[in-house]
Amino acid sequence: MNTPRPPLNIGSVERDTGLGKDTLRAWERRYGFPTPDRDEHGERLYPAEQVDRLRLIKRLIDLGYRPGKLVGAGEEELALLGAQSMPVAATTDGEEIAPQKAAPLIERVLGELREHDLPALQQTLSQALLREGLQRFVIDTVGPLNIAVGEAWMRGEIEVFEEHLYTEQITTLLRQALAGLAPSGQPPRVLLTTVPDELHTLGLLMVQALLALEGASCIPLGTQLPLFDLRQAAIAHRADIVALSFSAAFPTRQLQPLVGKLRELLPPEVELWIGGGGCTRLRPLAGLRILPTLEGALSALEEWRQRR
Amino acid sequence: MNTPRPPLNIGSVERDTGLGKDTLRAWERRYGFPTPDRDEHGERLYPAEQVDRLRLIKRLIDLGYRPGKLVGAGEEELALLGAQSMPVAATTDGEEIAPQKAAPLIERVLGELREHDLPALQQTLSQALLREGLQRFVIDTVGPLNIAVGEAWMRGEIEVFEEHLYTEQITTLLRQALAGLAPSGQPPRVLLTTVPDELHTLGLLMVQALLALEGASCIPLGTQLPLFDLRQAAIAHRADIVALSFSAAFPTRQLQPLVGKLRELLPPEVELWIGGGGCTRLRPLAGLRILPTLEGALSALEEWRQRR
DNA sequence: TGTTCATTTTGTCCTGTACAAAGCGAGGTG
DNA sequence: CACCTCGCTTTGTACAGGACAAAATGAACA
Repeated sequence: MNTPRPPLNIGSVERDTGLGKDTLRAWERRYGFPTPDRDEHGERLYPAEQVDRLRLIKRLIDLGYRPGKLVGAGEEELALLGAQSMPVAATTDGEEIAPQKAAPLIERVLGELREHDLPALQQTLSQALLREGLQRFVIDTVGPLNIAVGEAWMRGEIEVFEEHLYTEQITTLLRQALAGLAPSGQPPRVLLTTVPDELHTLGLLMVQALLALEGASCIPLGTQLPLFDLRQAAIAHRADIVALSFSAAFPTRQLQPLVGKLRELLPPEVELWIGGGGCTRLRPLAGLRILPTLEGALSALEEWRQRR
Repeated sequence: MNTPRPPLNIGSVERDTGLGKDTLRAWERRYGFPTPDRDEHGERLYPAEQVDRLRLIKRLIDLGYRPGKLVGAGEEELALLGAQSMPVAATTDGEEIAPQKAAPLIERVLGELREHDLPALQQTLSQALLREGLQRFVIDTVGPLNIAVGEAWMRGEIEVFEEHLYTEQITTLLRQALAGLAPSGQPPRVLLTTVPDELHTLGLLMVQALLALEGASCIPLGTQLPLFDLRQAAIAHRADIVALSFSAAFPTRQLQPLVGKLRELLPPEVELWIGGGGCTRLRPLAGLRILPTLEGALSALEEWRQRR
């Protein structure tokens, strides 16, 4: 049953973990981890277990931990993951203190994921959607579910492919709901996308659902739109708002300059809204609206409308 | 109107073009292109026009041209793009010789894209879907449309963001159609996904539509599933078939070894089907089914059923 | 017309070095 | 005691230049 997993070269590890080649080599030099073998030609070969650990470390770093502590240490990370509350939690206010409202549903979804019961999962989710309505479903259920699934993975309770299955089902469900909404044609016109290297589709879809439900005209442009093309798109579609999503995994290094550059690029009358797990690391900036929570998007929309 | 576009550093260029840092530096060394400026600290700054050209070169390489010819040369690429027929065209047989059957529709779609008329585009596409039926729509319309849109971009007739808009609309439409299909519960059970670094969602969705329409049980796992997790998923879901999609952009270098490794990893009774623009570069292999065309997926399904 | 072999092309990996921006903590000030 | 400033440490990313193997090409040959 348990095929010995083949080791990966540095390029594959970069793709699998999201850690750059340079970073991987730097960690090895500085912290003594990872410790890849070498093939006959002197190239690094990372054992699968070390790649697993790298993936975990990456997620913990995205949560706010420092590499020096994680990469150097051994096994006491296990303690850290048990403590699921991330140090970043105290961001703005204590607004995210109601995570276990949907606790029974969460347990049910996790169970169905572990059992690979796709029909049951689909039914559970669409029942929840119908029961709660799209807005409450997105805010109260999908949000906490996403977090719970991520944490369950970190605790080793579910596998990567089960997480993928979850994401895919939510995506399908949201797109289906979205398709049922007739285009309103009303303002504001909102452009939704992500920048290159950012694949955080789900968050974007959640925002789109909320905004479309309130009658905004959403223009989804998929993911990974280069900055300057985003400017062109905003002008061409006469957008009132450009909404971007950054996952927590987006490199902090590039976040601030990138958003600054984009703000300069966009016409000043176009608003720029940023959401997703990565946006808490952003410093305030004129003409920039930071939306750490989903409710934030709704109130931002309301404000926009009052302003007109 | 025309803001001077800011130059990009090497990391941004990597993300925007898909060309690795090492490759970018190697081209500069070998072919004398690109010729980035340097910032005050000696780091490369690529002018936006050179990034455009790099994007174009990348697409032409994906089509089968050699870097040495493209990167070294200057401006006569313009001639090449005019000749839209790629050298790889003569792959298996002359089966792809009916591209302009949908010509009027293609022109209409391109026009609506250029005018950013989202409602019209949506209507055109869903009318076509209803008129032709899902199967013919996917095979006869979406396939050629994808090619036409890509070529129009290369000719400079449409912008990147217009291409993104197109992709997004097709995705929405296909997912919507797919949602309308009740799960059949019938064999075969097909796992659909892509490997890390491969984002070619659309092709996967097209195959899913065709297979689901014929009553197969499709289990979509999104994109970028690591190899070993794919194995686990296949076992957990008791899959009969694993279907992967590779775009033409996938690095040839890694394609063959990766597929070989995967074939070893998967249980022998699970079939492995590979489709997408990248699969023509694959050499045949035992237990591997290469599907260069969409029709191929259908006949493969039929064969599978007869075998049982 | 098709197959084999030598040569060129090309992407990727290596080592070792360097530096700036972000994070952290000490110390001073209201 | 809270808050701000400043210097030190951490950390990601960039550079050069060399190396090599797999893929593509074209020439020689059957």
